[in-house]
Amino acid sequence: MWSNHIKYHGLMRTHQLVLRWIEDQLSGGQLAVGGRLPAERTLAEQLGVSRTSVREAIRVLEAMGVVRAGVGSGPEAGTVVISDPTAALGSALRLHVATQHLPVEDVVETRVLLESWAAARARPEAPEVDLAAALLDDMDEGHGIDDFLALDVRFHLALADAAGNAVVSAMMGSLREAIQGYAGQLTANLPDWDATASRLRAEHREILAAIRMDDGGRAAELVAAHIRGYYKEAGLGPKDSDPARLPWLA
Amino acid sequence: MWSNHIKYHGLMRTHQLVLRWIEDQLSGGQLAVGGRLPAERTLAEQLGVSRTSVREAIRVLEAMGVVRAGVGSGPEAGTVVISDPTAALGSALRLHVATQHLPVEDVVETRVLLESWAAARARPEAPEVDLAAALLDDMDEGHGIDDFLALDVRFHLALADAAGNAVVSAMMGSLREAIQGYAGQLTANLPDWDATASRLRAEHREILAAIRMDDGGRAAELVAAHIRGYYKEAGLGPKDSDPARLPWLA
DNA sequence: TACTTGATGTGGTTGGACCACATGCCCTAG
DNA sequence: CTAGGGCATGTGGTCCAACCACATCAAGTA
Repeated sequence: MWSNHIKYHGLMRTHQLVLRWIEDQLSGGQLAVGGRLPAERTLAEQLGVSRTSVREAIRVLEAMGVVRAGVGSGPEAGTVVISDPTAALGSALRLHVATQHLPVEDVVETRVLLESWAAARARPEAPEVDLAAALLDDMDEGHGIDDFLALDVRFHLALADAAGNAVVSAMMGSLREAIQGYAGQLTANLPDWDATASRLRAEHREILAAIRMDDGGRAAELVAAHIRGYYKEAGLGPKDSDPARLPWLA
Repeated sequence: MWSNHIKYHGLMRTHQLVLRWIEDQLSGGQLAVGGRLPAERTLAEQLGVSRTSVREAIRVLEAMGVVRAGVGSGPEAGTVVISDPTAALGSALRLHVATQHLPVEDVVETRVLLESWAAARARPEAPEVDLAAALLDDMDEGHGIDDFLALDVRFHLALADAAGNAVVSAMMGSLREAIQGYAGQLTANLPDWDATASRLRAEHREILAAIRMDDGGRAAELVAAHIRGYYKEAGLGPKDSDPARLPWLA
């Protein structure tokens, strides 16, 4: 009989070995979302490595949004497989923005790209469109700035989801998360919040109407103008605003 | 005098505290790309935590492509700040593809989106375009499949870089990395590799010519057809091939 | 001068210990 | 027989001390 012990892994660090083992379990289907990893001590013994190395691997997976560790006992405890790509991409982008190697302008421009694509592709009958409409109705009620912005985030994410592409949805969410702190500062620069909120609501209604009429091209244009307009009003100069360089839009 | 020791962090796990400290150093400019973190033992003492927790934090940063750890002594040793967003996004996407929560079709379609956008936006005089041309010339020489594919990857990445958006470049690279293993299997499905390679070369030349003529719309169309065609020939059915749903392209 | 050799400092790995926490069983008091 | 408290169990979270492998550099040696 053979054992799970893997030795002679000279080129690979131990925690990467654990990482590979878990990834193989995922790819092979032995481990799926909702499933639970063996206990750290058990896994360490099975693979013939120290618990420390197992823990380092789990930390990485946790940062990637692949697992969630919970202490104690019962259904909420243990290390369980989840799937939250947005968290992983978001924190990665945030860190690299912090190192100044990802300009905020590029993040905003990428958001314009993805979100206008999603708006163009969204089907009028998608349930996410109805969710967006409901959120839009909520925004009409007299909310504070924070509440409004929270609803705004959910509105835009709902539109992105309506396109039915999980990768685009995840990237959209992560871009939003990466510049969330930045966006908060920008809001303080706005001269008249009530007027801005009013305008944003009106633009949201136009976007939704375009999607409902299945006019993807117009929806994409409106979304691009909507996002660029907000950041421009808040004082973030676009890296390249020459419309002649945007031939992929209508 | 106060110390760097941070205690009473009841809600946060210790390695997250270290993570936050390092991220603050990055945001504040005390740490920049090329700089080196304090030694693990030193950092542990400064923050009043165990070396284990410091190492877990560094593992996460390493997985995010923010630092690189090197043993030994000298300039290559120690934990140094780098910036490789592609690695972070790539492994994250790969893992989530493994959990089947990110369909390969969505990854391919997102690649079409980003890459056609980049082709539309690329300036003819960008140096990356010259690099792409040089790579294209290399591909003409009689290479094996693996060499050809390696050059192909670099060609596409060069085109993406020519758009001048770091976020799009990083995402492009990560998408490519995430489905790299998948693409390798697909290649085996091709009926006639030499014919395919010949076609790919011709399409590459057309794309490059369109960019050189500053015809962004045509370049975007060609790129989209190029990518979709390859995966289709290899047997990957697109999730949605209705051209009427793609109004953002010319 | 050229080479060997050891000191130094880095990350890599391990085993063991202890803690906080959440569950669920079992025993006891009513 | 039931309701309650309290302990046994198993989980991740943290820390410590030690050792290894590796790369450099300086001191000593031929």
